[in-house]
Order: sequence, then structure tokens, then C-alpha cells
Amino acid sequence: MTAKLVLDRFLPYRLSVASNAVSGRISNAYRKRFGLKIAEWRLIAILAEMPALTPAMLGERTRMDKIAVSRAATALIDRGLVLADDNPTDGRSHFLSLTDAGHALYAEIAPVALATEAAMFESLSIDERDTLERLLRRIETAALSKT
Amino acid sequence: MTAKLVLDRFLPYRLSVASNAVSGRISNAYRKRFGLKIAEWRLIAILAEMPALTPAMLGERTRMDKIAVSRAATALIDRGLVLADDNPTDGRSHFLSLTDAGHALYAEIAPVALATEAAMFESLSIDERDTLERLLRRIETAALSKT
DNA sequence: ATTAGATAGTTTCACTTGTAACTAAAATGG
DNA sequence: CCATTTTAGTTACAAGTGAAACTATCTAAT
Repeated sequence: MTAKLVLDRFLPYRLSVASNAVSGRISNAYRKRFGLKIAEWRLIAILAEMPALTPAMLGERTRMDKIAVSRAATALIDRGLVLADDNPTDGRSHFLSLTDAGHALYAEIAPVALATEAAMFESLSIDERDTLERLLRRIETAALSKT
Repeated sequence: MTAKLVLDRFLPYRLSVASNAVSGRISNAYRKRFGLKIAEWRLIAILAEMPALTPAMLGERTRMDKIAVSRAATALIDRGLVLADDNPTDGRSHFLSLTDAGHALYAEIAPVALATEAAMFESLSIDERDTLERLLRRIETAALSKT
């Protein structure tokens, strides 16, 4: 006999619903309080860890396509949160970094981000969080593989 | 000392990335082979389990808002996959069910959906899948709660 | 050097999606 | 009953997103 498909127990569905719930809540928190979209927040978070990245590098690290990176970067530059410097070895590209205002905003958001995460994941033990992270990475890899 | 925020280890980020990877792959499979979007596929999957639901009920079960349900239902009705019957007890509403063509399409898709799921989650043991499902449900609940 | 091809990033256009307004029917309540 | 409010679902319009085309630059080959 063949397995029956019940949407409520279908993992892609559960994953999507959980992710949407979490993203929705975070997206609210960031937009209302800081006027940032998630894509913009991701760039800031990465640039705070490691400055002077090109858009392509940012795309790799945030798993965003180049269009999304370009638009988010433009928005941040327009707001004075990010600065673009020429890339001396490649005129097509440029290095992005946080401005002082960008760093200041990051310093404000990071605790809020961690607190929001904590609120949503507090019912999970440390072990469960590690398990979840590991499982999610494995799924991502499998979903992106050709087979 | 306060915890440091590293995007790569931030659970909302990992969840979003994994979910997008899975959704992207599934969405491709459904659209290319059956011309269905995920929202439409969800309605079909629910109506196959339990026919004669109102749009509101479908929204509850699929976690989609009423606009998304309305648009997906319209698309399916236009394609002759779903049929709308009057709701005798409430003139504003109606009951949706799969047509024969809808059932036939479901019978075609369900195995593909299960196979796609299997391909992406095969590296997880049964236990791991159960764990993941449980964790995702808990996260969803926490993310939707007010606190 | 010159040309052809590849690459980084942006822009444009069509499509999707969400918010708010709308229509129609039901429930409420004086 | 009639007027008001609420609810179910749809529609219209604005904002967001992605694929493809475009610009500028770099690399490779001759």
C-alpha cells in the first residue's frame, strides 16, 4: 500500500507554516521599530560581522539573489546606513560597509533580534535548538542538491 | 557578557533559508508539471481529504488568508478542478469540492509530492522527522502567540 | 592591441502579493 | 420588523519580487 498524503503532516508544509509564522513576527518587529525589511536587516547583520564585502559576497552569505542584495543595499545606502567604496581591483564591483549610523542601528537591533528569537524559541531546550539547526542545515543541503 | 548575534547561527534565518529551499524546489515541481502554485496545491490536498469546505474553513486548515484562498479557489474553478456549491445556511458562503478532474489531478500529484518530500528528507531518520515536526509545531505556536 | 565572451551589478517589465475598500448576506438589538 | 453592526468573500490598487535585458568592466585568445 502507498503512503497517504495528509497536508497537516507534510513536512514541507509544516516547515513553510512555521517559517512564515516566525518571519512574519520578525518582519513586524523590524519594520515597525527600525523601518527595515528582513533583506536589509540581513545585510546589516553580515556587514556588522565582517565589513567591506561585495554584493556578490553578501549574496552568498545571506542566500539572497543579486537583485535582492542590490535593492536592499540601495535602500541602506539611501538611508545613510551603508557606504559603498570602490573596489580597486574590479571596477564593476564595490565594497559595502556600515557607516557609523549603520553600526549604531545594528547595536540597537541586535538585542531586539536576540530577544525576539529567545521569545519564540524559549520553549526549546539548548539540545533541541542544536538539533533543529542541524536538521535544517541538512534539509537545506538536500533541497538544493540536484537529485 | 551579552550573546553575540551571528546570522549564520540565527534560528529564524536558518528556518527561513531551509524553508525557501524546500518551497522553491516543490514550487518548481508543481508548477512545471501541473501548472499549480503552492496555494492551489494546498487547497486540492485539503479538499481531497475532506470535501465541501467553505473558503474560511480552507483558510484555517491551510493557514492561508482569505484573499489567498479566494484567488487560489478562483483559479481552480476556472480550470474545472474545483466546484462551488451554494451553502444553504449562509448565502455569503459556499462549499468547495474537487471535481472528477480535480480528483484525477490529485491522484497524479500526490505520489509526486510524496516522492519530492522523500527525496529531500530521506537523509533524516523516522525519529528525526518526528522530532522536526514536533519542533516546528512548537515554534509555530510560540511565534503566533502574543508574548 | 582587438575582439569575443564572461561577469558584477542595475534596471525594466510583467507578475504576485498584501492592504484596504467594497458587496452581499447574516446577526444583533431596540 | 427596521436599522446597525458584523461577517464571508471578492475586487482594486499599491507595493514587492523575479526573470530577462542592459551597462560597464574584466578576462582570454589571437
